Amino acid sequence: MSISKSYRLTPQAPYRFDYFQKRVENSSNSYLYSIGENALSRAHIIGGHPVLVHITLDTPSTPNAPVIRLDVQGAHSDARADQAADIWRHMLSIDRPLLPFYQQAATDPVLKTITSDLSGMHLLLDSSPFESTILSIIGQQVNLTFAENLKRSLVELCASSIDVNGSTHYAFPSPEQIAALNYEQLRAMKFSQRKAEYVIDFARGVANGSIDLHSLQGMSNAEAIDYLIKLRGIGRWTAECVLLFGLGRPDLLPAADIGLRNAIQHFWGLDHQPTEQEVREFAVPWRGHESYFTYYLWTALGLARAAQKQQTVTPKAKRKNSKNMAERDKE
DNA sequence: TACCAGGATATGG
DNA sequence: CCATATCATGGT
Repeated sequence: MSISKSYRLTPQAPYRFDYFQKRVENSSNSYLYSIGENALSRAHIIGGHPVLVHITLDTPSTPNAPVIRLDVQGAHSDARADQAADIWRHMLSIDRPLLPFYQQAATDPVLKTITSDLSGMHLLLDSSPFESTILSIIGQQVNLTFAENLKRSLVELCASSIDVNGSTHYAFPSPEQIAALNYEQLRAMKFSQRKAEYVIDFARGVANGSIDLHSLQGMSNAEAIDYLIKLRGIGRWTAECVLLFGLGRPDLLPAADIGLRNAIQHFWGLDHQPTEQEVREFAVPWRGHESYFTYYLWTALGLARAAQKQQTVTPKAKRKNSKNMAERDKE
């Protein structure tokens, strides 16, 4: 007893769907997605059951009149299909026009160039604060390749899946599914003891109601960060990741983030890596769109580094390095 | 072989 | 509040 339902989304231009695809391809969560021609798909658990969502850009030739079709398959009710659609509205930042951000960026020549080069790039967010927190905890301290192995292991260990046309789509596990694991299972997947405890204990807290992620919605950034960092395994960096990628806060400044500091040094030609305090002073004109400036600077630095590498690398070694070049994007 | 990787926590000054 | 040790594993 399941239904299919379609939605039509018309975000404001400019809107570059291909940037989402690139980001998915290069992210450490790419195993959760399938990528097609102007299309993405992914499974989600809704009301305890997996549903499949296809996202298609219906108007690839007219980025000034973007229309995105969303097809939900396997939902057990109309309302649950709507829930899946809402998740994707959030993930694709559909309701966040870029033009106000671009107007703000136009006052600085460096930012104006960067935003022009990446015009139409929206933020790709995580599907929920829970998913965002689990992925961020796993990403702490370890390199991106290893982090991806850990994330995939967790998903394959306990997630629900749907088989469509011979391919398996995993839905990111629910709090209950992760809560039911024991530390030894994750230790066997190369998690450290601590990381296994952080992940499972957090999921158990969410599952038993002692951690209320819904309450984050009504909090200010400072309140939400204060709430999150009281939880074991969540420090400031992780909390900021959750606000930016999980809650989709537009005005979050991860001032201590090494990637942001490197980007500021690079694009403004500073002779030293700016301190956290210097980043805050630097970002005063970004007020209201700090997340967007940060996201664009991360991306632009990744592209600049990739281009630099390509120049210095011999043609023979190019192919070997092409994967690393693609991996530089933040998340 | 060291050292690092998009950290977090506990402990001592 | 700041500095340091510890965690644990894979990549380079």
